[in-house]
Amino acid sequence: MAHPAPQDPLKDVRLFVAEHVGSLMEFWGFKRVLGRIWTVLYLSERPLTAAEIGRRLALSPSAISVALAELKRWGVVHEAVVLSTRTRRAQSWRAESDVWGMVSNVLRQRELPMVRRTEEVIRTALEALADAPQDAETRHLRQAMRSLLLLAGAGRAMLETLLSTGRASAEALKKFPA
Amino acid sequence: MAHPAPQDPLKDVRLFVAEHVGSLMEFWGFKRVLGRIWTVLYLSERPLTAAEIGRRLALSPSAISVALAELKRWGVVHEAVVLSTRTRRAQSWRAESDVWGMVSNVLRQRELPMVRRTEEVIRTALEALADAPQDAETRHLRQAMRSLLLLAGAGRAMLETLLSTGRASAEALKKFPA
DNA sequence: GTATTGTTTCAAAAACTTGTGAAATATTCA
DNA sequence: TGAATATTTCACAAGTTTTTGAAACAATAC
Repeated sequence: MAHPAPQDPLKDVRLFVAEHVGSLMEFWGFKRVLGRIWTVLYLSERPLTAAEIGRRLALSPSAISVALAELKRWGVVHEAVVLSTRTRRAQSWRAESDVWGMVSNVLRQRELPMVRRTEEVIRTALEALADAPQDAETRHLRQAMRSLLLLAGAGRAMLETLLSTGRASAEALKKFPA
Repeated sequence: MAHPAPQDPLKDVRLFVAEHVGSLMEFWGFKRVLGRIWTVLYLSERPLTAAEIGRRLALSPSAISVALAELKRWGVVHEAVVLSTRTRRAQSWRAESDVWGMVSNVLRQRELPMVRRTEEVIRTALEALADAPQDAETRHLRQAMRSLLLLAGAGRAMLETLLSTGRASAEALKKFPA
């Protein structure tokens, strides 16, 4: 999969996949390491301790600690109930596997606020233009910003529909510019 | 909008909006400056030269040059026909405004390949496991990777449907893990 | 209670990204 | 063609993000 002599295929395979999911997640605006950790947990038969994760991904305890805290905030990993059978006292972690749950969570908590903020920004900008002179330039600017506002509204509606019904249509977007 | 004395409201408003669209675009995985430039062009009544853009956004000619090249590659800005009426010899630029066109372009050229690459990676990983021992750990790993493969497939199907019909449903995602 | 191991915090190092300035190249006008 | 201006390229500087290592803190076993 990678280096000269792949002596442990399982390990290699897990890292290979984790690395790629890491890229995917980075692409979606998360830190690469979050995707790597989620994947290692998802691919593991049993919950792993922070130390085990660190060993598999060659990361320091502090890096793991920070990353796990963030993953937990997103509800993407969970603390596993500790099977206290003689086990040392280590917390262990498992991956959430409800993908739509995780995705919709992020859409709700991160993308939706962002679209709303966009509408807000454009409204503020339009207001700031309230007593600007009525020349062609201002008229054009106002018109363009009204278009952007409609666009942001269409985007928000699309997201909200997707979140509540699980379906979305790009029709409104296609009509832009209105 | 911003600083102590906003002496030119138009300028301020444009920068304010451009700044925010910049953040949006950054969020979607593009460089912030690409969003800022597109916005300044979109809000402008007429095409602008690189120098004018640079002046408005306080960017060096080299930064503008690089950014415009990238925007052009994405089909998000166009070289305006030069109204050669005594005009100096400067290229000028206008913003594409077909938003769905731009979005679907990016989905097709960037996100779709990424999902396909994901399927490919997981398939390769599964193959690499072909002659691994048949213990519980391997079985679990294989099973988990098959799930991820289905997930990636569902994602790809969703994207492809969205691109060809303008509609998408998260149903398949909701069924995960299969 | 104390020793041991695990976890968190945080300042600073390392890695990475983005923007600049200078030089090279290209274009326009006369 | 040559002068003037515009554009591109690229090494490096500035800024940002991510990871680390040390120390503080917490939890458990004995």
